[in-house]
Amino acid sequence: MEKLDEVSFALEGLIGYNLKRAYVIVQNDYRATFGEEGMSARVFAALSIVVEMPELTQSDLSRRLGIERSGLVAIIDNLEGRGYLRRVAVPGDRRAQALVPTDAGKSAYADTIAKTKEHEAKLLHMLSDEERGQLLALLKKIRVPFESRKS
Amino acid sequence: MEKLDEVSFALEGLIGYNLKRAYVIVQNDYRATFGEEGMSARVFAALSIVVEMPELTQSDLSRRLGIERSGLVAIIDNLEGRGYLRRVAVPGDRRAQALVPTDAGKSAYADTIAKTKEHEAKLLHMLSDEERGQLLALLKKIRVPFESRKS
DNA sequence: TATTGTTATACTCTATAACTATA
DNA sequence: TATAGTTATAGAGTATAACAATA
Repeated sequence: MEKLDEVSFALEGLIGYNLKRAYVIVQNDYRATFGEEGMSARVFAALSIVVEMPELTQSDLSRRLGIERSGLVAIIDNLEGRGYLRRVAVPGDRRAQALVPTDAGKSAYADTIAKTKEHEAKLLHMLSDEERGQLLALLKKIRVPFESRKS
Repeated sequence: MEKLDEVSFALEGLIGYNLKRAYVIVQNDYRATFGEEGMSARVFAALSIVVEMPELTQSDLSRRLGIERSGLVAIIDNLEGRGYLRRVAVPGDRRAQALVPTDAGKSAYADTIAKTKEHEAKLLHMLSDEERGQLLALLKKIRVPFESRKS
């Protein structure tokens, strides 16, 4: 016999449903941590990639983030408004603009990533280090086949 | 030394970022599977709980789903419009309405859960049965402390 | 006073389509 | 023809605030 409260509820057996619920918990903690003034998770993700891989164009970045070019415009406007990056002309192609992090951007990235890791560790205290590693590995395993590097 | 392409990219080490990316992949597959006419994931989640725990009130259900009562109204309207449930007066409390699944609702639930499991298995073929079980267990472990049953 | 269901409203995130300037 | 960045627009999904009816 299966445990009534878990297995007989088929919804609870779906990965999608559990992914969503867990994602909402982590997302809410992120927002609570950084508040209104802080960067949203998607803005921070964009800044991270710009810092980690400078000189990407907006099209490159939108592909890496898995969103449309049009949706990226507001994100880049936000980061430029904060003084975290600049749109810089690309020598070979006058259509494109490279995204170059400023010193303030690099510093904000370093601060935010540290703070996020710290809060994530506190939030996910119910998981051991090994379990967090397992979870990360499993999530990446899902992602990889869908992010075959085109760029 | 750490592997350059993984560990040096701090963003990739965040559980929140990986949760989001994996969630989007599964969510997109769900939508592609059921299309425009089909129930959205949140509508299906609501129907699932109504079928699995009949006679819940809307307030009960909104707590179980982790959303506001106001947001549930459109979801219940949708399900009632499809003929999958009815709002039924509760004998003891004239403010509340119990959510009772119809036969069509029960049948739609059974069909949809089966189809979802099937598509999830196909989508997540890169994970072994054991890994899928691990992932499910880890995600639930995150959820549990935040869903201390109040109702 | 508190709760239930509801409406009105606003905000975030995202997608599609169309435009311009380049290639 | 195709691509880069942009704008306009629309649609989910969600939250907050207020309300009437009832507890």
